[in-house]
Amino acid sequence: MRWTQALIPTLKETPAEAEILSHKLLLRAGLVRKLTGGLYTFLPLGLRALRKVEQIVREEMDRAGALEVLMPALQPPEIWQQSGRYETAQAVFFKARDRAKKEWILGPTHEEVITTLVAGELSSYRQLPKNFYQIQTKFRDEIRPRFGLMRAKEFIMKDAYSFDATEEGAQTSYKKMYDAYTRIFQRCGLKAMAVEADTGVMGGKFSHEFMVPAETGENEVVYCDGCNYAANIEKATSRHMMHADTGDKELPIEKFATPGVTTINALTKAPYTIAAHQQIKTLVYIVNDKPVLILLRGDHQLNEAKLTGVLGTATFRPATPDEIVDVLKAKPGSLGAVGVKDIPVYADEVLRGASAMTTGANEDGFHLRNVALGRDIHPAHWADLRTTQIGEACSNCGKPLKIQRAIEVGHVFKLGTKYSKALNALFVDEKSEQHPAIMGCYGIGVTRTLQAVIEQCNDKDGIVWPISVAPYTVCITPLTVAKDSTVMQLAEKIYNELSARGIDVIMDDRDERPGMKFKDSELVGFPIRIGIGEKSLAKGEVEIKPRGGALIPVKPDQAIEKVIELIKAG
RNA sequence: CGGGACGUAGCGUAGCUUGGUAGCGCGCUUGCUUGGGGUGCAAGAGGUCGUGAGUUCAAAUCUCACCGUCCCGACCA
Repeated sequence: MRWTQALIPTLKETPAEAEILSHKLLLRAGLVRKLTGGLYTFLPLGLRALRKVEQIVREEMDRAGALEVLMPALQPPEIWQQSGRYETAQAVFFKARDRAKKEWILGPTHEEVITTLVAGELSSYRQLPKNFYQIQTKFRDEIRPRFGLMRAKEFIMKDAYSFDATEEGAQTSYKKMYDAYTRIFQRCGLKAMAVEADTGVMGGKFSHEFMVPAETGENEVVYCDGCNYAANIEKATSRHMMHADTGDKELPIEKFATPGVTTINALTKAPYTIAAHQQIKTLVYIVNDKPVLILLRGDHQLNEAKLTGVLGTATFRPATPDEIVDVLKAKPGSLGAVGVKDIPVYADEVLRGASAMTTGANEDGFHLRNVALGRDIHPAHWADLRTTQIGEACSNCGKPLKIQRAIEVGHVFKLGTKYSKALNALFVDEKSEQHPAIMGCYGIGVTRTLQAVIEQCNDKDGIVWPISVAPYTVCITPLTVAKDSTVMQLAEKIYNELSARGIDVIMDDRDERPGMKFKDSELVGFPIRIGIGEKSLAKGEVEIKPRGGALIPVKPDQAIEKVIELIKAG
């Protein structure tokens, strides 16, 4: 490709719409342009990089034995009704109507479609296992699209679905995808980590997210340097350490006035000076229209993802102040579980056996001290409900846990038989007995992965593409572009030879000043630049400059060889 | 959906408080100049000031509504 023939609209200044670095670079390097919020056009260079990511994904999926298909993006609502997700997925649907006013759904995901296909095509254990994948545009009415390609209304996803006859087979399928994902992100030049992920109401332990550490990520990962433990904060646990000093267990409850005190923090201050970890935080939630109390240590935060798992439902919300008064006869700030009957109480494990605690008295302006769990409060349910905090002890090895923000680029998930049952994806085993296939689903955000690469691979001058996903591997930069110049003639020769060897090469044949061409090549981030100018040529040299590395002068007839050597070295 | 910020040429912005000819930088066009790190000079083109209503002799500027963009949040009492 010749630069003058291409469209590479680099920008010196950053458009105001971009906040995070990778988004700025996507725009400045001329890779994408926004149509409107959450919708982007891929320009030629951006598309080339995207295609390279796709190809890596495709090669690794094929290698893992998955079969590529292409399903319709437009889906009939009936299959969603059949799976039982029509209502719950309502919020993410983009819908369309045909001329007969019939409703259609722009697919946010494809469990229903693939399971319908399999229900019709596979009927024997002899045909299993099977794993189908596609690389396709997904549509989701996101609450808040942001950060360019990071969270968009329309994005490209690789989604795969495995079907197995046995549990062991399903685990093997899962492991194959896990391994394939590890290779995919490696090949894309990403430092990604697999972390345990929340499985929500589905339960089970088989879900991992692939996370790219980045401060701009929307997720938090809890991890341990001492062992391999890593988990999404929604799922992460820590050792249940009760604070050492729980005081005298025998002291009777005492009510005391706390006028105007409505927060944990206010109670830690004079004249009360009750440490947050000596307080019980009492939350009121409405679960399926009924109130429940949730107790946590004062310095801990509720983890709603864990609560979902414990309750077995996601239909809950914090109670409104009015509802709270209705239930406990006191306003928020003076709530407690002492003496509460008829309302289910869920308590975090950390509180088990705690005594000498302080909690609200269910009377505005009053608290209770010397409260002992088990004596004064009798929770019906104990569970891990708190959000793991930095520095807590690792459940495996006891070392202090760390927390890192990260971008979720992939998710592998063992589904079970939810969809195969609902959509009749049944097979017969060797005894002629019918069973629903055991499913797994596996997603990679392809467009998000592309942006994650940029987020991770850059310096002050621009993008630093890994060779594997760079839009062009080599950029030839002749500093004189007159056709009859020796500089340009040599540039043409090298360009033709590299092209003939199948290397993606772009020639910056613009009649621009050297400084501008250098800046642009670095902003876009081509892995290897070959600078050819009269000054170096006079010394019998051309300049090979790996992006982010030191300049390597070589003789013109050694340039091709050196470039190939650099590409092989990665 | 709630909160906040913003909307002026392709991009970045000034002007708005205190209403009166819409300005600058980048980019673009033309000419000269320069030619190894975003040259210099000169001349140009390019604007429904987001949209609509209102106030006014007069609105980019004041008022209201709507649309759009970006950020934070959707929860802990």
